[in-house]
Amino acid sequence: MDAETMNATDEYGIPIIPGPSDSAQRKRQAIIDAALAEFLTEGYSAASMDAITQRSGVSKATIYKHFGNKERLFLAVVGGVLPQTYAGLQCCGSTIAQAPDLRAALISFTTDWTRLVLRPDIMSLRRLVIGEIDRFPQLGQLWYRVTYDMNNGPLTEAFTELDARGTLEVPDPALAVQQLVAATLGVLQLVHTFSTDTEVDEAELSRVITSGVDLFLARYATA
Amino acid sequence: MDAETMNATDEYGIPIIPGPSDSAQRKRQAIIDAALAEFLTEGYSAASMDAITQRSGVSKATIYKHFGNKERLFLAVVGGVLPQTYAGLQCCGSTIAQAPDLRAALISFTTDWTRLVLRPDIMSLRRLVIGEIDRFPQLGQLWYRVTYDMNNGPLTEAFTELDARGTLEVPDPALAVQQLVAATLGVLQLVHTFSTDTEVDEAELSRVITSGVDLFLARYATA
DNA sequence: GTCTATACATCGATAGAC
DNA sequence: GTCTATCGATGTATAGAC
Repeated sequence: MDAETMNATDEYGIPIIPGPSDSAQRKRQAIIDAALAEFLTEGYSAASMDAITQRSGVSKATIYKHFGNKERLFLAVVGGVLPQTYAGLQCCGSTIAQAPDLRAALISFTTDWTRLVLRPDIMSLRRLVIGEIDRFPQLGQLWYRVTYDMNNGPLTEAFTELDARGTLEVPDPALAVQQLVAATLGVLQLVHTFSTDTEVDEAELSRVITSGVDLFLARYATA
Repeated sequence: MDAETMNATDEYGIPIIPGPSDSAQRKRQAIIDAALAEFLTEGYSAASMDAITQRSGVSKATIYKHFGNKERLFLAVVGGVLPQTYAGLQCCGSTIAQAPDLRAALISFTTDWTRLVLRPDIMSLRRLVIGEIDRFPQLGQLWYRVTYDMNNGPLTEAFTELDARGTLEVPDPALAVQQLVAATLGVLQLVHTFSTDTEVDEAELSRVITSGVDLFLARYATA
C-alpha cells in the first residue's frame, strides 16, 4: 500500500480503504468489530490499539497494515457503520403522501424512527460522535446527513405535496418537518442522551409520539 | 487533607473540595480555569495533567494536593462550572403566568434560553458531558437537572395556572413544556450539536422560535 | 500478509526538599 | 503548601523474520 492510497479520502473525508483481495477480509472484519466495540466503550482517546489487537485476535502490525493509524481506523469504522445502520428506514417518506389516514401514517413513521434512534447501540454511537466532533468534524457532518437529511428530505416532499393537495397547509415544509421530529423523537432522545440506564417505556413512547403528532396536526392540518 | 475529606462527595457524586484558607485560592482558580480549557479542547482522556500544569502556571504536585487525581479534578471543574453558567435564567418562569401578552412572553423567554444554550462555550461543554457519560454518569444527571428541570419546573407551574385560568387548555403541562422547548430551542440545538462552525443566524433564530411558539399555541391556546 | 519483539514518547501519580 | 525530579505503566507505531 503506497502513500497515496493510504491517504485517500472520499467527499466527507472518510478514509477509503482499498478493496478485497482474499480471505484477509475476515481479519479486516474482525478488526472492525473489535475496534467499534472498543471505541464505543472507551471513546477515541482512551481506546487503545493494544486492546483492539486483543479483541480482534490478530496482531497489532496487521491492524496498522490495513488501516494505517488510529485516526484512520476510527474514521473508517464509525463512518462505515453509520450509513449501514440507517439503511432500513430511508424509503418510508413517500408513503406518507398517499396514506389514507395521515395521522396514523405519521404516528407509525415517527414511532419506527424513534425506536431505531433510541436503540442503546445507536445512542452510544451518537454520544461518541458528538464527543469527538472537535477532533473529527467530518463525522458530525456525516451523522447529520445520514440521520436527518435522509428522512427529512422525503418527508419535506410529502408535506409539499399534501399542501398542494389541500390536506395540509404548510408554508415552510422543511421547518415543519424539523418541528414534527423535534416534538416526537426529539423529546425522548433528549432524555436518553443524558441517561444511559433509562429504559424505553412503551407506554410513554406511544403517549409522547401521539401527542407530538397531534401538536403538529393542530397547527398544519386544514379544517 | 485526610483520606476522608479527599473522597467526600455531594448527593450527585460531585467531589466536595474543602473551602478556602488563604491566597492559595488564586492558585486553585488558576488550576480550574486551565483544566476547563484543556478538557474542553481535548476531552477527558486526551487531556493531560502536564498540559494543565503548564496552562495554570502552578506545579503538578500542587494540582494533586488540591484535587487528588484527574477524575476528581474533572468532576469538580465541570460540575462546578455548570450551575454557575445557568444561574442567570432560572427566575423567569413565574413571569410567564402574569404576562399580559402570552405569545410575546413565550417568544421572549425561549429566545433568551436559546441564545444561552447556543453559546459556543456551552455547546462545547455539552458535547464534553455527552461524550463522557459512560465514564461520568453523574454529570449527565447533573446537566439534565440544571439545564431542564430548573426551567421546566417553573414553566410547568405557569402552564398549570394558565390552564386553571382558562387562557390555555393543557391536559399534560409537563409534556407541553417539553414540546415547546423541543419545537423552539431543540430545533436549533440539533444543528449546532453536530456542527462547530455554524454561526447563530439572528433571522433564522427569530423565524424558528416564532414558528415554534405558534405551533405550541395552535394546539394549547383556547379559542 | 502476518507475526513477535521492541523503540520511543507520554501518561498519571508520587517522593522528598524547602 | 509548593516546588523539582522522577518512577512505573501504558500509549502509538514500526523493524525484521517468515
